[in-house]
Amino acid sequence: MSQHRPPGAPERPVAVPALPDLPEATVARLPEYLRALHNLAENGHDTVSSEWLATAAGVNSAKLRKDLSHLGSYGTRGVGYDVALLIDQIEYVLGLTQRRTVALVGVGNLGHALAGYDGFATRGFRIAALFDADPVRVGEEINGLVVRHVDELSRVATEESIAIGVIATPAAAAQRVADRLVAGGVTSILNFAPCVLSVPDGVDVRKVDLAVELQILSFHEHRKASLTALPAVGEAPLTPLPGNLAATDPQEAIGT
Amino acid sequence: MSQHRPPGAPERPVAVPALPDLPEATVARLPEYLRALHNLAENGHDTVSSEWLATAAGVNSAKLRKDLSHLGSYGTRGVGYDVALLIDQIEYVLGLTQRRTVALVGVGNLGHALAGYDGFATRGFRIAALFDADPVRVGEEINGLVVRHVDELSRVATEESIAIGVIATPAAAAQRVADRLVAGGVTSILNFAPCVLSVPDGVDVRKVDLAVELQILSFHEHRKASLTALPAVGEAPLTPLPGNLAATDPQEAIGT
DNA sequence: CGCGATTTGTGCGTGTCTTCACAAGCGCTT
DNA sequence: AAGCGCTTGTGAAGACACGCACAAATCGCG
Repeated sequence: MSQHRPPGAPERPVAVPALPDLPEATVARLPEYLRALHNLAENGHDTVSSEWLATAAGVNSAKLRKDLSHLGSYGTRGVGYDVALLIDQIEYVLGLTQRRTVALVGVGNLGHALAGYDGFATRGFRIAALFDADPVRVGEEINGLVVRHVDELSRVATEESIAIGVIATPAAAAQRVADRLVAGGVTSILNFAPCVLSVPDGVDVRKVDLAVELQILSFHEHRKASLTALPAVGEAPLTPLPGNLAATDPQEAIGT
Repeated sequence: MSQHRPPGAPERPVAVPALPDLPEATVARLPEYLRALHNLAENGHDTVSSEWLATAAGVNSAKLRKDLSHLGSYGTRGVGYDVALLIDQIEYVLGLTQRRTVALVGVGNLGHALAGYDGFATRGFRIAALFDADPVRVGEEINGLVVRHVDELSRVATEESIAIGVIATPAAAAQRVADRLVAGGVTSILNFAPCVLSVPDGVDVRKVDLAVELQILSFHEHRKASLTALPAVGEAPLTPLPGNLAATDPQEAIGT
């Protein structure tokens, strides 16, 4: 329990002894708040109002207050939130007070980039091992880590107490990698492969599919285009669309 | 409905003339269904039941049926859904019947990987231009595309009718890039930079933050650890955790 | 010491999402 | 042609999330 409270509150014992169970939507927003708070702290602010923080995080202030209220009452009415205290609380709740070790499987195109992504290290995660199935890649050194063969995955995961496994392999290999991660005791997986993983209860999987994001955007593009093509709706384009962006274009205004 | 069947249309009618406005949650799942359907089609299946497809997509079958019902009635009771027809419908709704052009800004660590990611091309997106602010990188050729300077962004975006902008720059540069994309007429942005973008109404932004995903997983790790530390809950580990996977990690098992 | 300005924390109405359960519909078999 | 099994599509209920609006609490100032 790193919770050093140097000058702070000797009154208050350990602040958050029990882990409250937060709504999932709240959990997903806490990292965003945390990032905004770190920015504030770097700029010398020591308190912040919900309004300010909400704007910085891109959410409604009422939502932010409700989210933070789930952690406990760490604000001061009439003043705002203590930035440093709030950072501590959120980091504690998110389990970031201890550095978690990450194993990255698949050092292809994407995996290579992830291995070099410093956003992980700067936010409390340490990539502890790299794996790949391709013998050509095994032995390669990336960012000071040697790529191991995926056959060693389970053993190494156990030995190194890997907390989180990141799968950046082709879809065809992802399930087997997941199985090995689970066999190695890993209970959290971040999956970049475009496929559904089946894992036993108690193992959390989050999926990031880059193409899916584009497809969602594509839908909105499609919808927006079909709206501008039907001027019936009371939706006038605010900005004068550049050029002759065909209003009633059969192929949806791509023609130009 | 406007069911205007253009002379070109063969047997199969164009089916969905008007774009239904779908729940956002449904839109987010459609790409997953689509991927599962393509897998089925490759394996020779021509019909599929909601149960099967739901399993393949990792969702509840009732949810899947309700999602698909928003597109219209394209299933056959007692039989299931026609795979090819459903693919067509989903692709149409998602606006994938036309290839959308993508501009990628920031060819650093992550951007480089995205530029080479074939998952975009295989799913109907074409990366049409690369940009970076670093003069050293400008002129470099990646995957057959020459990196241009970000100053050209607005102009090129307009000229090439870029539909989607992908931001893979450091956070500090992201807002300015977004502004330039908007100025170039781009109305959909996929943001990998860890910051909030402010854009005018009518512009859609989706954010992917790799570190946030890890932090969410970290929370669940933390919660799971605090649960195993309190055996009061009726939650017994199903699988005998392999080896000496520190069940009572001193740093994690708070109370004990 | 009291008052007003300010900001948090939250009760509550509203809307969205999820899930269950079942009627309606389809094809196959007899 | 009628019955039967199977699957879709959907009404309804529950769960969850959101945002308003306001009471409660705190600070600063006269």
